[in-house]
Amino acid sequence: MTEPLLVFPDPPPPELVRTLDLGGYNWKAVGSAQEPEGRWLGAVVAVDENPEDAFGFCRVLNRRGLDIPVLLLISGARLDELEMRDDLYTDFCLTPFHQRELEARLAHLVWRSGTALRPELIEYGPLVLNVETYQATITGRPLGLTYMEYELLKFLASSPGKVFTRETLLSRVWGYDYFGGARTVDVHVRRLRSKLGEEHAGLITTVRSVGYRFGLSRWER
Amino acid sequence: MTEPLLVFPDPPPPELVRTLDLGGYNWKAVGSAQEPEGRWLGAVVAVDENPEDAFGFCRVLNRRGLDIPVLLLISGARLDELEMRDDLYTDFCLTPFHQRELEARLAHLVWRSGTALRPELIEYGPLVLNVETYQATITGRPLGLTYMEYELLKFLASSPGKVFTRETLLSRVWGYDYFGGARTVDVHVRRLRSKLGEEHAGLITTVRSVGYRFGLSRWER
DNA sequence: CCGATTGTGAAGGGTTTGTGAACGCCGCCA
DNA sequence: TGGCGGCGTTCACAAACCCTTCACAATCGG
Repeated sequence: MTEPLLVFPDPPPPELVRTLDLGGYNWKAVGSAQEPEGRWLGAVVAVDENPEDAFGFCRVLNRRGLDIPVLLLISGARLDELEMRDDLYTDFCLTPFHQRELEARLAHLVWRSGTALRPELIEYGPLVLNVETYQATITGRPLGLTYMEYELLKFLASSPGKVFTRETLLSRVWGYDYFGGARTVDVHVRRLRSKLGEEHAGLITTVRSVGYRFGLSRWER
Repeated sequence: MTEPLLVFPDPPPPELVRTLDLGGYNWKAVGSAQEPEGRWLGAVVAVDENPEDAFGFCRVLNRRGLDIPVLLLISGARLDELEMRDDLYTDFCLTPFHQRELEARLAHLVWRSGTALRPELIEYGPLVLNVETYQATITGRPLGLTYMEYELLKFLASSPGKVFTRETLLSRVWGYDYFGGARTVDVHVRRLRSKLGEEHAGLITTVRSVGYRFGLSRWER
């Protein structure tokens, strides 16, 4: 499943809903500029209903550094309002729109976001590791990992389902020349599970007498 | 006078000419994809008359590295032809077009090329770096940075969220041949934070055992 | 029920970073 | 020419952080 489109307002105009659904888009409508955390393919903002809020919403979107492409739906009568607001949108489509035109603009918007330099990510289900920013989130919630915790989780999550012995982990994560007790791994796993939260602690499973494994927890229990 | 718009074909459709002239644009029509040398604000390509040549023209534009934004004029009946050609255009306008819509799209196209070609300002939230005057302000207040402080902040702010090691910063900001202690970076970061003020000192975050990161600090803890 | 293995909480200590200050270089100006 | 101030760098020390270890409890397998 691809990342969702952010849609404003909630509920969106029915014609928009129809086009989005026919196009097979994964989308989510929001009514205010609260934190739309996570990753988004782009945003579709219907301006006409409440221009103030709509532009406010756009303003919030580009305040977070994550340049999400924004497609405005706006009536021809309001075109003047786009002046001096170039930074708030990527493209616009006049209302009432032709289905085909909106489809084409949506496709182009999505293409844009696909080619835009996207961060190098390691993803597994709700877990996202951003290698560039050294940040880890689960369902959008930052985990606040320490260095070793991050490195360990990154290594494990790079090979979901694979079991690693403590010795392997020590040599691959801590370094080939590392000299220390194997129980160190246990403690780090423990803290990782704790920070992942009760719900996701099972992402790291213990394989008794062998080591630890990340992911595929559904096959267990 | 500003740089001209490139227009295809020659002669262009009369409605297009009218809009361009009314908008006060400096433009030049060309009939083939020969060398459109020099700097261009963007290109307007009327597709309908001769789609083959029009797309060929776009392809040539794209081939030169100078990404010139391209606005297509295309009839709704030809919308399908845009599929798989995302890389050839920046925006499109359906024909027959409303003058106001084309004006708005042109303005947005020009704005794009203006901000893309010369990022004289680097902005991140309340922080503004003026690359030309070497001045930095936060919420309008001048920071009074020294040369190295400015260079360091500029480099960090150019990649919000990304973590840089001290070694990377030394080689990228101080110079590849720089020979000095890594703690120099710490001291400069400290002075930057100090000048940013208590409220914004968190714009630069420390990633323990790795380095420093600018921005996106809200996502932490 | 026993031994082996793993989870848990806490404490120590080593590493990393923050901080204040001093040094030295360089250009400016009297 | 000599003093002076700005600036980049370095150093020493303090503070914070978190990695590691240990002891003990819990769990698992046989």
